[in-house]
Amino acid sequence: MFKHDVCDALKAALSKLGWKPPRLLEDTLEKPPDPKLGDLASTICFDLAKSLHKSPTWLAVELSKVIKPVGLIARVEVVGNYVNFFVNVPKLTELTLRAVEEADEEYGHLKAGKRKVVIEHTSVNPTKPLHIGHGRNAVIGDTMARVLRALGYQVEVQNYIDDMGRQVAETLLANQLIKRKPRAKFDHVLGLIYAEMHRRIGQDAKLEERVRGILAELERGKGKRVVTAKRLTQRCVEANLETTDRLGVSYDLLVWESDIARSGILVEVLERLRATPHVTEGTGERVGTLVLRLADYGIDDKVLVRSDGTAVYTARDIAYQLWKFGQTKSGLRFRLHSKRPDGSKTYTTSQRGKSIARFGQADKVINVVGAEQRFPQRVVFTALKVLGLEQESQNSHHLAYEHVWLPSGRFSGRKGTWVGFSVDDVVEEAVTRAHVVVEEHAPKAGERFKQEAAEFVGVGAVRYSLLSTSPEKRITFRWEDALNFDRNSGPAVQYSHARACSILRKVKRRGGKHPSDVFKLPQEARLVKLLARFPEVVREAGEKLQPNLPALYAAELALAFNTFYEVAPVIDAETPELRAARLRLVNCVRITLRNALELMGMVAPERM
RNA sequence: GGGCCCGUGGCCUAGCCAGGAUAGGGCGGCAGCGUCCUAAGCUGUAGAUCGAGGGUUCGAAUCCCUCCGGGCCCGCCA
Repeated sequence: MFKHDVCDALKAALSKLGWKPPRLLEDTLEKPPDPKLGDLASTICFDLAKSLHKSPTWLAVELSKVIKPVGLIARVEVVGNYVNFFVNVPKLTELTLRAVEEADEEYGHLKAGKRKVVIEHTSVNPTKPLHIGHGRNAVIGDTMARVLRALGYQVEVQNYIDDMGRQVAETLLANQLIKRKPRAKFDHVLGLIYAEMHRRIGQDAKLEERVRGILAELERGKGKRVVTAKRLTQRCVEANLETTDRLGVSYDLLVWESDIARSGILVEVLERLRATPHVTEGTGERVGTLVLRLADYGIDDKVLVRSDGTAVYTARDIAYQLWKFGQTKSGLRFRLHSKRPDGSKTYTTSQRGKSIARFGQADKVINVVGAEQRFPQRVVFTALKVLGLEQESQNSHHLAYEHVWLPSGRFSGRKGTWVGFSVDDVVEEAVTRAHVVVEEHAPKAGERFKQEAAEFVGVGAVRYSLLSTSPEKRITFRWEDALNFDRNSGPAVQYSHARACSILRKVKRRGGKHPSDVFKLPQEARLVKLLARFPEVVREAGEKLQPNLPALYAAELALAFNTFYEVAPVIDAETPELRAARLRLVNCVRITLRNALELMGMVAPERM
């Protein structure tokens, strides 16, 4: 709002002087290094100095003479070469507080129309538990889904389950050969016997042959193995979903690779690709294969179909991507899978399901996939272009994230290095630790409260620690980060929310009008400015696919609220007017913190 | 060999895409704050050649080039 007013004022001043704006006015604006210098500064005089051949200082003075303080602008000051704008704090305060109060749970939300977004995330092989790196994927994806929903998109979250891959084949063999199974949650059992089997296969060529046999059987889609595979992978997915439920992550649709394989989508898409000039038979070493040639697009060629006739992963991904956009003739069948704890429904693809067209049909697709898959993702998006789906290609986004590492190195499902670092393990440890802290903090509270608090604090800490680092940076897993309850943590945000609630709980009557100039403290102004920024943060997070922005923002707001809390008595404020005004402010902080927590999939507790 | 990502105080991190004034936070360190709305808090303080070098520019953490360190991709693998 303020930014907009400043641009308007600059534009008017420039046209009055007959000076041409050198570039987008908004791009000349920045935050001064010291709030005493102003709330926004324009560096436009540096640009004008070049085109008009005058000193920037002189230009700044001349410009400031004709700038009219409109809207939220209180005054304009020139410091050196900068034109600095001060916001009218009382005006901004009234506008912001009213906006927050009126929108309430919608504050920060936008109505961006009815466009539909499909977000694919998690997509773990159904042969193991989620380790903390998968947790990062799920939390990033889930947060993006929440952000885009807030922005008014119709969001559909899909979890792709590859129940036909080599890992499944090895797991089937493991299940058959390893009689003494460890006692654990089902996905952990599979993960453990898979690692053991992988070790044995490395030592025994006969086992390798058997794996290939099983793989071929799965590929054919007929026989006892297929039934067993379905049973095991389904149970594994159920176990995985227990984990994601606990994290507050949910899915609209589970997409099974085997269902896609039998739907005819892959065959259809390959057929269409074959009809384009970019897809040809392989030559030389690649005789008998089908190759996607992308030199025209500056990308290496990619084999789509092996000489034995089977399709590579990328080919399946292309087919799936087309389906997400509703660009295939063949379709899938669906049935209700379950109701999630948050009340939402999860559907699954199914051979026996009813065919309903409401899934897919996306305007925009976001794939939350590891950064190492940048090349194959690019191939997929380029393949859409090859098929003439220019729009769909441009509306395809790879939200690439780097993996979570242990201090000792990478996670490996094959080597089983995830043991002790599964999402289940980490969340359990965090909740246990949180319980100790809750115990210290509220010894007299009931056990039920303590358990609930420990749960949302533990989960909040884990979610925040996975979310707050920008996705393109590798995270080295350290227990002290995942179990961080200090400021700049998930629980710190929750704590500030609970504090705000606590104040509001203690007063019977709140609200009412207040003279807009009762606020005097810089801490109050800072809070107001932060509150005003929230919608922009949400928008930017959605547009740039940066799910860490809400996390950073929430921590900043929580910190600012704590600072305010120390210096500004609310209930015992000096005057009734100030008390009423501060109550409004606290309530608006409460609303905004809650909405931010909601975006991050974290509980906003009234007490903790 | 070709390409992509990362490198910011002891540790973690924001800022980089859209160059601007004194590089923001947090952890840890040190020194303080308990009659008072939740101390999971607050205040103060020390600590940074923004990986290195060069270039562009009035101005570079930010743009360009080279190099160094770490990671990843370039399979009929999965």
